[in-house]
Amino acid sequence: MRSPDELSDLFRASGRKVTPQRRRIFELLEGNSSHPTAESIYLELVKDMPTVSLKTVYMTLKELEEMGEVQCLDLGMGSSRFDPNVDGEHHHLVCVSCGKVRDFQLSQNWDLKLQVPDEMFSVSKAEIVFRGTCATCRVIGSRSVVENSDKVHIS
Amino acid sequence: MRSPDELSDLFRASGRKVTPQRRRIFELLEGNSSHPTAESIYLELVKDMPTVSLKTVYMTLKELEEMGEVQCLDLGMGSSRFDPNVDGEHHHLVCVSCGKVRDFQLSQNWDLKLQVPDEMFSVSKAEIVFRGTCATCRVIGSRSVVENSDKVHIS
DNA sequence: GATACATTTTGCACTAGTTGTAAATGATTG
DNA sequence: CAATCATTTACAACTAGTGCAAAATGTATC
Repeated sequence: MRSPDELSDLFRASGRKVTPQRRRIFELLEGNSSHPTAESIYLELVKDMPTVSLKTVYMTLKELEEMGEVQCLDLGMGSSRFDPNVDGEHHHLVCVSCGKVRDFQLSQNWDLKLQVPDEMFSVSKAEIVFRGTCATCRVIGSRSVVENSDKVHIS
Repeated sequence: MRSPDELSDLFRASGRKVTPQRRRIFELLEGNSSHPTAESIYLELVKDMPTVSLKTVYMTLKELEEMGEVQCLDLGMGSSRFDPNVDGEHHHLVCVSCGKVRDFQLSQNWDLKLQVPDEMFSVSKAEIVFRGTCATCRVIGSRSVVENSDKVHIS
């Protein structure tokens, strides 16, 4: 994702307005590798702007997604996660214990798209989701049940 | 997924009861490669059992999932898809035009799990989602806009 | 800096998908 | 065939996200 300044210019250049809400959302996303939900961005946002609405967050994220500045991830955890890392192709590690999501780059240079015969299906995007347990949760799990802020209900 | 008969035995063996509703759901899933939603299974089910509830479908699917007899897929299309194919590791082709989902086997023998260093993250499952356009939709798309029963809203 | 106007924000109602509750039903076992 | 306890059902509730319209506010232009 571009910097808040660059995004502001881009927005204005395309006839969009740069409101304080949007500006702040840009800032909250910049360099954010926590794969936040719309809700979690909203919770940060209300700290500064008590009257902001969740709808605004959703709208801004959708625009950023349409502009290719963020990626919307559906990892089957109830709500969409947003990833400002869109420059390099990467994959995701999803911890089934704490729910944390982490970017992951393949070390081997596999071109996944080439796996699918083009006559059969024209691939525009191929992404791997690795599910498992992160290092932190493995340690915690081996000791005792500990409350984790990001804890997710695994049914 | 096992056959309805085998599933019935398994259910009984684990103290569960085999109701006509469950039995019919087993049958509807057997060999079903359409990756149905709970809703679409329900719609088939009501044809035979007019008073069946959607809740029953969800509950039975959840049990089958817990028993490892079906896989629940969250592909970011609003609702979960269920896949009775759990015997071989396979991946999914998701058509962004018509919403159809199709199983796909890698021809190359890549072990995705080995890509992630175990100290970093302990992978229990790795799945690739290929998004793009299926052969049918490509042809349709090159002609004109045609109504497709599985059409999905792409925003 | 003031003006005009389209864009945005907000609050609220609403949808879709899914789950919780509790009473009624019914499969299984002895 | 009766007792037991899982299951089903209807319905309400919940979560994530969207549609709507009035009010507010950036931005280009003067």
